[in-house]
Amino acid sequence: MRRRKGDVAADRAVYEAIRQALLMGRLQPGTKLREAALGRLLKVSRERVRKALHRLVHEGWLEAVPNRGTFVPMLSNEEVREIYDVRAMLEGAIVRRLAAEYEPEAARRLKAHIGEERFAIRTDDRGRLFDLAGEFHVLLAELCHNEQLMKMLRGVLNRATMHFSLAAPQSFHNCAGPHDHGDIVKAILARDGRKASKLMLDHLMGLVEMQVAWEPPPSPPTLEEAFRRMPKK
Amino acid sequence: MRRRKGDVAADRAVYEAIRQALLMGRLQPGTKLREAALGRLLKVSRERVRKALHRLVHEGWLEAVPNRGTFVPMLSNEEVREIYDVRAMLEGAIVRRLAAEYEPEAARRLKAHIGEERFAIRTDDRGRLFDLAGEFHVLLAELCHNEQLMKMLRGVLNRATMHFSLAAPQSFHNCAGPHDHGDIVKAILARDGRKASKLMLDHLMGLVEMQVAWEPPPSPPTLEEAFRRMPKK
DNA sequence: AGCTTTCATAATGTGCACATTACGCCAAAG
DNA sequence: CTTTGGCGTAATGTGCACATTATGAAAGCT
Repeated sequence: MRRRKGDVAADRAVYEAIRQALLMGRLQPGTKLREAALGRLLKVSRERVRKALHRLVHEGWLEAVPNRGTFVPMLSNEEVREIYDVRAMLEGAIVRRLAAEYEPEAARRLKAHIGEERFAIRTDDRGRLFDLAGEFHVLLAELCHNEQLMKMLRGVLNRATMHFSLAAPQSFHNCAGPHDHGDIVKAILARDGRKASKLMLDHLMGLVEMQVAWEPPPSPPTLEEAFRRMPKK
Repeated sequence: MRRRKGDVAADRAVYEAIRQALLMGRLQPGTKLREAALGRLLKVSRERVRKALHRLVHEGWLEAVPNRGTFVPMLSNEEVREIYDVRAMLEGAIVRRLAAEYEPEAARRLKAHIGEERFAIRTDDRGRLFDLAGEFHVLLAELCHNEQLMKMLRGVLNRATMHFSLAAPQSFHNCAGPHDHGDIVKAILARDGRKASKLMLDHLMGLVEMQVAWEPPPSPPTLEEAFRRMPKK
């Protein structure tokens, strides 16, 4: 990550670093992200941090208060429900469409994904399973061949994931998520759009109920430990 | 618009000015938006224009090419179809929900809106009708009481409107849009979600077919005339 | 004549210094 | 003891100057 000047990759690196920290749940809601401090920690100029923060704010990852700073948003349970409500609308329509417009290539990729999830469960690879569980929903959108849809769904998915990673890691294994995925794919392959849609709705409902049941811990970690020892590259 | 310093309203003014120009169809696809020129035209510093442009890019209004500049995107017919595809998913789900969860307040506002549209048609008020036609779809989302959904739908609606305003103004009167709106509301009030959904899909399908049939004119207007004589305030 | 290269110009991108604003502490009054 | 006012500090926000990059045209080469 040793860039000099005029490098668009540097912008992306800063953006990704903060985004990853959010996704990983290393930044507790309410944390204030100071530009100068982040610049020192990430070894980049303050302006670069500033630009990245602005972008993250525009994309809904962070909240900016004028002349105050940028903060990790604290999602209320109401907002979490709203996010999953939108997901239900979009993803319900997605699986219904996939069931209606059967494509061999789509079927192949769905089966392959479920296979990977099963493997991750068998080998008890939590990290991999965590990633796969998120990618499953992206995959569904991807199979609709609609860039606009992809972008839009990614937005809500990211926000949902951010909150999820705070609420779920400890109890993730108990979550019936991956098993649901298999059933949904089965319904799609059986071309039963109604059933697939209902299964998806139930799946999302289960996730949201788990997340709203979660209570935030009292002691938020500091900025330094959230950015300490990020994965190299 | 006489601001001195540290004014967040100035940012918004610049942002809105460019956004309005896009929405009004005064900026042809492919137009290059130079920061210095815009700063002179809008009487603000270049940095302010820069920030507004960045925001518009993030929100999907404009496209930025590194070290080249910012451009009005030319939407391909494929992209227009994708946008309307997403709208069909979202708005289909919206009307189905509204039909399922009947609320007196919602019914009142829907009826009132249709009344306004009818009045605009009777008095042949094109401008008003144009606005109302767009607001109708926002209203539907608003009645779902979901901020996330609102934001998301606004995004696609804006892009659709931008393209629409280029393709439609001349033939808007021929468009069966407003009449469709009345039928959709009727189906919602009758609590027939399936019918409302189908009518919405047909409505959107009609719009997209009109827009993809449109061919861009050969002579794009300049930056200066697009921003000349903007509505004061 | 066609193609490549070079150079001038004009735009964008970046870092820096300064202006502005908000927060927190401390003291004094009620 | 509580509250309110003022002031110092530290953060954000803005404008400016300069570095960097792309483009277009003209000149040189094959």
